Amino acid sequence: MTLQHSTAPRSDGRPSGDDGSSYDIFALQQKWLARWEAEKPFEVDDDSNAKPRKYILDMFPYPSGDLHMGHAEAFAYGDIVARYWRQQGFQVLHPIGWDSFGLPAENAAIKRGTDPREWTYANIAQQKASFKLYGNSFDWSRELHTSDPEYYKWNQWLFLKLYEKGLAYRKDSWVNWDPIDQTVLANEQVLPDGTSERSGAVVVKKQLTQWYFKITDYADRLLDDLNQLEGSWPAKVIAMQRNWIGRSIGADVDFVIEGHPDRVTVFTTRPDTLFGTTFLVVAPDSELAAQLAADSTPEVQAAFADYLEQVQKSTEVERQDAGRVKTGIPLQRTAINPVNGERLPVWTADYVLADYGHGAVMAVPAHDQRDLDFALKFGLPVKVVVDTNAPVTGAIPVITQEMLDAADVPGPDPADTGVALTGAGRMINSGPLDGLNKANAIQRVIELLEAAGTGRAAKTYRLRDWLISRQRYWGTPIPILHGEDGSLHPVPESELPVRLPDSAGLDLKPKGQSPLGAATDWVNTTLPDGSPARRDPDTMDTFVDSSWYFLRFLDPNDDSRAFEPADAEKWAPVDQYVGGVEHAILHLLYARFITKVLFDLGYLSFTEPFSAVLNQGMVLMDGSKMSKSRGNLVEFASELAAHGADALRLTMAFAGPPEDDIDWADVSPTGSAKFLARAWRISGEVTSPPEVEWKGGDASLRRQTHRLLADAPGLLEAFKFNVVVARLMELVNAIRKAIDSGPGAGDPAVREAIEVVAVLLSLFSPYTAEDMWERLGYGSSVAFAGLRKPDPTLLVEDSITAIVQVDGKVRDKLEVSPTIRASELEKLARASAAVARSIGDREVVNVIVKAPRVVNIATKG
RNA sequence: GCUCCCGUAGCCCAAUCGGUAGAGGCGGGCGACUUAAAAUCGCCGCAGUCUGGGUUCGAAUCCCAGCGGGAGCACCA
Repeated sequence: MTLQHSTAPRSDGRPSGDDGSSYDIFALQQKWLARWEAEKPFEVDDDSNAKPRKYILDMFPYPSGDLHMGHAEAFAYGDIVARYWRQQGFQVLHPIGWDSFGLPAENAAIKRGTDPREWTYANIAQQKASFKLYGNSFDWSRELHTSDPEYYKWNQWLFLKLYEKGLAYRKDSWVNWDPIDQTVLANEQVLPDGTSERSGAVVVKKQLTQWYFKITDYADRLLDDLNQLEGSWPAKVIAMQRNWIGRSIGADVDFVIEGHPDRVTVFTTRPDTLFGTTFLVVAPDSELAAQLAADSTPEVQAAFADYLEQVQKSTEVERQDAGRVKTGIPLQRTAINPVNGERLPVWTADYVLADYGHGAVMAVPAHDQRDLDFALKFGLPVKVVVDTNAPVTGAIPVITQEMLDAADVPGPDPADTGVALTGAGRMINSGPLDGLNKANAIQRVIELLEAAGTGRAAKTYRLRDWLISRQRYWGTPIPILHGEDGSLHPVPESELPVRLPDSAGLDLKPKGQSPLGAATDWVNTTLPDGSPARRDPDTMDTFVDSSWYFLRFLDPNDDSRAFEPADAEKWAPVDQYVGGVEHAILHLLYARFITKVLFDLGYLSFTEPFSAVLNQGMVLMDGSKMSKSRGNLVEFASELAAHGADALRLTMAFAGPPEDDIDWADVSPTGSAKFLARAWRISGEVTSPPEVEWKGGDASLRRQTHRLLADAPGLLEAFKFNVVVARLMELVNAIRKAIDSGPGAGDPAVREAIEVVAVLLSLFSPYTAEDMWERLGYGSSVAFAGLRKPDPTLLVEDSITAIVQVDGKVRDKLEVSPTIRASELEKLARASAAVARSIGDREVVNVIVKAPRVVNIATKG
């Protein structure tokens, strides 16, 4: 299809002669790119303390081909921020690298019968060239690739550190299995509809022994520390993380099951309703259900086997459909309620999840909708223990007998209405809890349980441990040896890295087992005592790679340690992190977790990796996500070829707030290019020399320039790039006018204004800005010219327009001094004929004066 | 179903504290330059802030309700 904006002229059409009067972005790109390549202006020196430091980081990309419009947006914003802080006199660390392990490379390799390395590193070369052309001010000397042994060696080191701390462990459990990619997935990688975020396959459950990182040990800290990030992280991301961790507060209650050796513990957030429990439900895919069924009657054993099979066949999608009819079977076992000795039937049903809480619940149908649905379906009893009609307020902890009598109106019976009573009320039918309100009943019942040793206060989390094993080739080998007796032996640090074997001769096709297991020479090894052993054949989830890479940038070539704590002290945490909201949970949570682990291990002095996060929106086309199949794909390469890097970057900045989506059909890269040409042209028209004294310049133009100098930092730090661009356009319009019909091109104010334009424009459109700076007579780079402080004397206005309102409607405007006193302003307002006319013969009842802007006269009658 | 965010001109978007609704761009119209066109330069704001209430001297801004759009969560005990 024809791209809507691909017809931009390459120049203004004039012959691009030697007079330098024609703006040709492509010539500028060539010219300045060569200069940056030679001079490497953006490499930073760790040892220099001459300037304060900032660490501005873009989420490093996966090398999937070439850059796309989404990259163009995100990396434009990151670069604007980095260049801004340079102009503010900071030494800015702005590195880039490649998240280069992962499935697409492996899948491409399988398809073409080549090595994943080839595909990966060819893509990197292409994207790297695009980044350079796009004008990103990266410190290329720190480039890293997670797929290099020099990098993944330290993944292995990190794994060993977690292993030593007991934070990396093996567990046999039901895992999410992706039948297309033939590998396991972390919970976080399964979409809410039960499909794989990567392959789109419907994820199934499979039982495997896998490596986990014990992120649940950090659940409280990961949750509580979010408070510190409030205001500097997107509220949405914080909310998503809170939700994901999902802490619930309640109690564990132990039930005895007749004929079962162990007590069965359930978690509940409503221990106050314990007296209303009428049955127990255990998850069908739990160990407990299997045991209870096995010890039951043959009929139950058979029914259970059928039910379990049926449950496991159902997809996550079906299972999570909230509206679906409940299923389950009785296990013919009896539990004893610890507080009142009531005998309760035990059921198994798939509305109870095996891996949340203890995989079992106490069912209180009167006060829980799910339990009620189940009870009504299977004819189980419903016992009301909270009178939700009772007049209970938080201020009255205990209800008197009089109140009980007065308010004893039976509420709607959930068994009749089908609606559970989940609201607050006062306890009834609950022995020692009767009359208490919810909070007090919870407190009391926990005391009773603790005294009896049958329960305790407890917290549960939605967050699960992080499954890191992957049965694929293109990842970091797990540095563990398995002895013949099944013993585990970490590879000594001195023997790292455990390198990936050559893929030649290995069948990388997914078959449910790691291809590394077939690399005989690689997998078979010996323990230090000479006995035979096998290497762990799995590789790590690539989110391990990205959970600490921001630390590796501090010195990616250091082969003696992952990073130098002293460097981390200098640069980290990251001052501004920029990237997509698609990483709101996975990547950011894992990076926060690893940071806290490294803090606990004494390697870091901070506990949060990213002080501030900016999420860019998406780039859409015609209202929807771009995709080849939709036919609305806008190619980065063709946009770059049509408009040039500067216009593209400027368009991204000008399109609107960075976190909003950009519809490419709504924006105009040609408009951006036109503006750049206009600004650039002015830089060649200035006739005053660089050393000209500003002071004699046109006062009104100077005021406008200095107003922009005053406003720009606040706007930029609030990411209002679009407003800054608008202000630059405004100033360029004013300069144009000053040259054509004002004081002329030789006025010092014209030079001052266009210099400020060049410096600010360098954040957005670096090629054009560099060339403007050169045309203005400077030999050094505009990237480091510095943003001047505004002259305060130029920020005060000579006069200001005050408005006079009568009953809220503007009736007159007065030119007054900005320092006018309220009484003086009121006098002027009352003297206005227009005001007097509009007051007429009504009575003035109130006069509000907000000097110097507003007078409002309120009348009556 | 629950929670959060957003509705300003034909379109994308501005509007520090509640104080003149319009900065900027796109589109459109008119004009200058030109033999003509392109490019360039100049001029023109076309809506009263989704709707209905409320608070206030004063509301795009704060509160309530509704409508429309988007996002997140959703059998988590």
